[in-house]
Formats: sequence, structure tokens, C-alpha cells
Amino acid sequence: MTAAPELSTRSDRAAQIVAVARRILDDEGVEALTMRRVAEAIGVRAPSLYKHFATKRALEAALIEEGMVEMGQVLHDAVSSSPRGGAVRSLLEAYRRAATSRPALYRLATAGPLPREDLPPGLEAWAGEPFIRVTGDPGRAQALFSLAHGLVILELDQRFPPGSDLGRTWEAGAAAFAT
Amino acid sequence: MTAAPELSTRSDRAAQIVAVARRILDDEGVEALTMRRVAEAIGVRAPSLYKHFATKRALEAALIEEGMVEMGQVLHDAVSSSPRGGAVRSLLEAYRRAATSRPALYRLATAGPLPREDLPPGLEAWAGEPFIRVTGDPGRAQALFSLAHGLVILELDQRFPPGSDLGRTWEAGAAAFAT
DNA sequence: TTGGCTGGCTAACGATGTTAGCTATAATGG
DNA sequence: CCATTATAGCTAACATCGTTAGCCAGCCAA
Repeated sequence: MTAAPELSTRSDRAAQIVAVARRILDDEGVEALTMRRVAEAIGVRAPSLYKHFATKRALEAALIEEGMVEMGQVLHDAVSSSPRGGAVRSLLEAYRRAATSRPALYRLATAGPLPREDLPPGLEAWAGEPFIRVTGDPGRAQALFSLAHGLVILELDQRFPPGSDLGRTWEAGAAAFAT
Repeated sequence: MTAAPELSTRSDRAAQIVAVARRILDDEGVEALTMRRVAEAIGVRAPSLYKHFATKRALEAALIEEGMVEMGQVLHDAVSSSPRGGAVRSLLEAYRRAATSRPALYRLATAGPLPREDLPPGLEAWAGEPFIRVTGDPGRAQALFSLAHGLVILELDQRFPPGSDLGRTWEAGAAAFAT
């Protein structure tokens, strides 16, 4: 219910860099996201990017911020419009769809430690709110988030044995947390 | 209950390389695991390693195999010796302890796609068996595994907000899946 | 006019995985 | 017992990566 936090403001050039990086990430995958590749797509040389982002990690943080905003919005919408008693399922469905439709960004945003110092304060909490709304309890919220993330990341990485019925797997997860 | 599958056999040198790589991984973290670092610790030059492992990924696969065997053994033991009705909790506790005591190996073994072609057949299924024993259903087993993995990886990556009571989070997860 | 800021550039560094090509030693077969 | 072949090391090098140093052109304010 809380309003989305203030997002970072960027110069035109910086915004363009982020947009181009995002397109490369979505279209060509995470291994294509190199400073030289981003620079080339803009029509500039790699070292020039460092006039706008101190490090590749900082550029990634901008992408992570974008990903968290989109994901948070999707999840807030999902729980707001969920049918009576079906909030957990709506949340999990929305989570799965949002993550698998931008797999590289999801991975970038969730693998490894969060660069919290490069993210707007409050963003993390805001994006996680839907889990609290749906469970009513911080411990249960974090457990449900862990389940959702585990399901998504294992699905993206094809860690389930080939031929697994992932629909049943997600359903079993939802059933465990349904009220 | 199934017996552990046959493991890979290696020459003395290959086994030594894996052992050294494992020590570096455990003691110095994943970013220290480079071909040159491993070679140096053995007293050899990096290109010589390629006489024993075709690629770094193949060496990592050997480490992943080791990790899956250790983890599988721990989980099998945990469900075998679990008190009546407490199998889910025993399994989750064992999973958490085994993963967090070798964080770099756990990450290596679970981040990104499995190099299935470099792993002994049956190992993956054997390591996952305890989840089926405890849930009685493949869908629920995969969901419980997803929860365990999500909890562990988010904990290792410090993705939970600082100050979180992870004990409560794990307990909430166990409660959702307890029979 | 001058001085500094902005944002490009080239050249280069060090690290990484990996390959090519050479060589010494060990094993094997006639 | 010698000849050959496989094993396992070596050096040199390559391409790619993030990143830094140092230079310079243009613009804007004092």
C-alpha cells in the first residue's frame, strides 16, 4: 500500500546507457553485457562509460533498480486485484510470470549480494511488501519469498530434472502457503 | 534408501587437482578459484591442468559432484534418523547446516545450470531422494527443495534485510511443509 | 580572454580462460 | 635392447574483460 519510493535521477546520457544495457541484457543475455558492448551500441568507447558510472557494478545497480521497480509494481498489482482467499496463488503466479519474462534481468537482480548502497532507500522494502500483505507475518513473508525465488531460479537454471511437471511443483508450493 | 551411485574415478594427479581446488574454494572463496591459482598451489603451471581437465567447467563439475555427494549423504542421514513426524524439520536443518558450512561450494554447485553431462548418472536423483521420502510426492518434494534452496541462497547472499530473524523465517518455512 | 568543467578519445595494464607447439620422461612392443 | 608412442610438463601467446592514466576539444561563466 505504501507509495513507491523515489527513484534515482540520471542525466540523459546515463539514462541512455541504462536503456541500452537493458536491451542488451534482455536480448543477448548476461554474458553479452560488457562495457565494450554497451559502449559500441551507443557509438562510444568503453572508457567513456566511466564518466557516467563509476564501475560496471554501478551500472548493474541501475538495472537492478529498474528490475526491482517493475517486479514490485507487478506484485503490488497482483495482490491488490487478487480474489478473496487466493492472494498467495495470485502473488506466486505474478512472480513467476514477471521473472521468467525477463530471465537475465531477474538473475542479475537476485544473484549475489544486493548493492544496497547504490539503491534508493526504501525500494527493497517496498518491493517486498506484497509478501507481508499476503502472509501477515514477516517470518512467513520471507519464507514465501524464499519459495518463490527458489522456484524461479531453479526453473530458469533448468535445475529440475528434465520432464518435471513444473505446474504441479508451483501448485504444491502455493498449497503449502495458502491460508 | 537407494545406494549412492558410482562416482567418477580419477588419476592421482586429477584427484590432487580436485582436492587442491576444493581447499582453495573453501578457504578463499569462489573468486580465488582460478586455473593459475590452482596450478600454483600444486606447483605446476596453469596450462598443465588442461592435461587432466578439458576445461575449467569440467574441474568445477568434479567439485560439484563432491558437493552433491556430501550434501546427499547428509540429507539421507537426516531423514533416516529423524524423530517421528519431524522429518521436514530435520531435513531443513540438515540442509541449512550443510550448505552454510561450505558456502562457496554450495553456490558453485547450485548457481547456474547443472553440467549434467559431466556428472555420474543417478547422482542428481539420489541426492534429491530425501525430499521425496519426506513429502511423499514429487511436486511437493520439488517445492520443498525450492524452499530450502531459496532460504539458503538468500541467506548466503545476505539478501534478507539486515536484522532479520532468520530462525523465524526457517521455522515458518518448515511449518508450511510440516505434515 | 581565461579558466575550469564535461565528456569524449587512445593506449595500456593486469587478470582470466585457453591454445599451440615444444620437450623430457615413462611405457610399450617388436 | 632399442624404437616408438603416450603422458605430462613447459613457455609464449591470444582474446576478452574491467579499469586507469593522460590527453584534448568544446562550452560556459567570471
